[in-house]
Amino acid sequence: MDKELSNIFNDTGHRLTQPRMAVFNFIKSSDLPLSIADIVRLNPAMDKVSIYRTISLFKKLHIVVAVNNGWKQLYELASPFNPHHHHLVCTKCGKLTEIHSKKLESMVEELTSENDFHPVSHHFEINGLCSNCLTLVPDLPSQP
Amino acid sequence: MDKELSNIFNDTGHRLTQPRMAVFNFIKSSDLPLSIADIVRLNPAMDKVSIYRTISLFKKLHIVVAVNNGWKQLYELASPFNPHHHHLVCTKCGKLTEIHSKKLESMVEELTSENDFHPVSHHFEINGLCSNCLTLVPDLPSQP
DNA sequence: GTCCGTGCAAAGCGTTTGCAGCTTA
DNA sequence: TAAGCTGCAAACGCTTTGCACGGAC
Repeated sequence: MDKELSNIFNDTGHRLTQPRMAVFNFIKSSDLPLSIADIVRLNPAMDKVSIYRTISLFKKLHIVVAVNNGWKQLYELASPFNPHHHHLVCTKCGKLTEIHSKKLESMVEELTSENDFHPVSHHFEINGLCSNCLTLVPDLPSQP
Repeated sequence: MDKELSNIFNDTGHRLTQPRMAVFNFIKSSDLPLSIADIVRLNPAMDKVSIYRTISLFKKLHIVVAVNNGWKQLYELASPFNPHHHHLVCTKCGKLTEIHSKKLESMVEELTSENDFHPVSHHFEINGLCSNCLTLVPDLPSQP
């Protein structure tokens, strides 16, 4: 797994430095997607600028992918390190639930071939209330 | 249609002012979703701050919805003014193609009920190459 | 030893806030 | 007329850029 990481760096002519490793491990160890602000805040030893540059490189090398949770961008490990999936986002407590749906993935194929379009990536996200928050709310707006 | 707009304002205790009307009509007349920067740039008579405040109000009143085209947020009219849909986004030329898929909408129902989640809104977007750009590109990355 | 990468400082932008004057209902 | 809205100025915070030093290969 980390072998795979160093390969990516070697193959693309980049150096696997300590700060880059640290950011990778930090994201890997989190069970939630993280914002850049999170990573900066929780890694005070590392310069903010280096974190920006690292994330930007990781995006380019497809080591991480951006998950947008409505208002901001969060990052999590990408495909070789973390299988492709989507999220249910609770707008009240912020809880993220992973969705793994083959049917959704095949729908991407369907929709793109219908439109003569070559898909490279896709994003899908459902916002609403998780089961826990649902019980705490008196009236339920719904407009999916 | 504009009747409906003034109703929304009346019912929620807001005033339908000239600048708000102008922003509404501007978005309505566009056949593409617009960024705030677009709206600011193309409406030099209106103050930038007022445009921010107007868009923010429109979002709150569900007059517009945000479409994220990968890196930035774009806005287009929401449901009563423009039926719900999603987009194929060409990452080369920026072209947006609307997708109207009942199957996708029912999948939202399915995925949320499976997870005991109450959906409020959802976002879906496919990035890739449109048929036109496809013919111009020698090699084709694909990772849906 | 040579580049690439890092850290620091500072600039750059998009977005938000405060306030006085104007507009709308 | 009274409340809400607009425009201007300025603050704010996230992100990017420039540059010299330090570390990886």
